[in-house]
Amino acid sequence: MGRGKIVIRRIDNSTSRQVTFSKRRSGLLKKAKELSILCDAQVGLIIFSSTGKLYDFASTSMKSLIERFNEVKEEHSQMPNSTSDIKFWQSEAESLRRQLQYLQESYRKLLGEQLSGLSIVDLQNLENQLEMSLKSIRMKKEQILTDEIKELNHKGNLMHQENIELYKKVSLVSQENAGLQTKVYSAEGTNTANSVLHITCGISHGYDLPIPLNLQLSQPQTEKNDTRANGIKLGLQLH
Amino acid sequence: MGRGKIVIRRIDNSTSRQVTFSKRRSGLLKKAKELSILCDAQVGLIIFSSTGKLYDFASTSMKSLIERFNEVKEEHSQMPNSTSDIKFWQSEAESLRRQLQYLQESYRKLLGEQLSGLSIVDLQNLENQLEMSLKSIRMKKEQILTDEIKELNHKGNLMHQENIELYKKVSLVSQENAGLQTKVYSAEGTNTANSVLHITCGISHGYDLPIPLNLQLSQPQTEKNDTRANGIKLGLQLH
DNA sequence: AGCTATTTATAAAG
DNA sequence: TCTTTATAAATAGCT
Repeated sequence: MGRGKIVIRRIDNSTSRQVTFSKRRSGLLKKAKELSILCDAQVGLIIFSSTGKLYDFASTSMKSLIERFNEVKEEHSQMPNSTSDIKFWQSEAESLRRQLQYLQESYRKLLGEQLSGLSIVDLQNLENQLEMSLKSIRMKKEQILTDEIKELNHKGNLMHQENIELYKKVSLVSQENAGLQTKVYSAEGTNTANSVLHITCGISHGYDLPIPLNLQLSQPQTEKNDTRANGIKLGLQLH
Repeated sequence: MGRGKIVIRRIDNSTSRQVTFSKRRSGLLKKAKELSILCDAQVGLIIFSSTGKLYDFASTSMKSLIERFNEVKEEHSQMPNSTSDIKFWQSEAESLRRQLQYLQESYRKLLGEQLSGLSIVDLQNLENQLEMSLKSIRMKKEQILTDEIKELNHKGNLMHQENIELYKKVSLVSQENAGLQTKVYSAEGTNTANSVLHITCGISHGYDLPIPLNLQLSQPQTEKNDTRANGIKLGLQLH
């Protein structure tokens, strides 16, 4: 309902955010009042601007509204306790809230959002910082890939060694076999010849075994990383 | 905003009161949500229908909103303080602390620090994000510079115009002067000739004046930005 | 703070 | 309640 359509997302420009806040706040307060009158409803509205200023409306008294709200929302018990503890935790929370807000602003700047109000120098600093970030990230990527390749090469070598050993064993057993077969044939055995022949065949086919072994390579690292990936997805939501 | 205009007074017909309540309630909730998102405000809305049903919206937690509301609204007698309040603030602080930590980690990743544990895919996402950030930052920079250039050109044109006007005036006055001198010489005046000559010299040297004027250009913007710079220095300290 | 062109919300009716 | 439609209100973008 304006000159142009807008999407509902945080307004980046602080001035227009301020203006919109002012306009919509009064609209909201008006409508809250209207609803309470038109429909005989109890309405309470609390608005804190981003600068901490309070605006509110309550059709009756906010206190009774809040009490009724709490009644419905929860059956909570109230044991007496000291004020100073509460004050401590309140200020703790307040301080944390402030830190969080500050960090959010810095974070948004790194994301290239909320840039209005920055000077050329600020923007240049941001740009330099981001380029340094990119540099370390690319180095890290390269390092991971290099490590993986090294690891693969290592495994490959080990398997190559294993293959060589296996080849040796195979030829050894084959020779042994050949010897046994000669003995069997020269002894003209009737039943045993069959079973020995079986074994011989099994081993000679075994020459193919080393190749399928390669399929099991790599991949354990990939799995580990995918599990972690959920935790650090880039699109962090700043409420 | 409907087929007809209405006056804001209790709707007598209970059915249409119900209907209106339903429509306006959702509208109000929607607008409350929009305000909180658009303007980064903390908004809390509590609605009790005349039949006692509760509808509410809170941009953060209603509890924290109410606490904050009470804090601002009244420095009232806090005798009936409770364990639940302390627990509330403790958990509030805890939650904030967690948010802060999470944000810090994300922030550090954007800075290219603390990259261990990230997979290639994560790193690639980070890299893409940073490149997008750089893009917006560079666009912003370009825009600022373009604006400044436009501004300078504008000023330049204005001064050029002014110069032309001045030149015209100078030649006009010079001619006038020449005329006067002629008159003076032909009249062979003794004292007055001196002073007129003085004035003539002053004006003829005036041709140089427009050039020094240029020195006052630009710079007001730079000053404004430098003042702001302290607030958003890049090297944010994460304690 | 105003001013409008537009978008939204919603009153009335089905 | 849900949809539709005509109209009243709200408000985004400017000045």
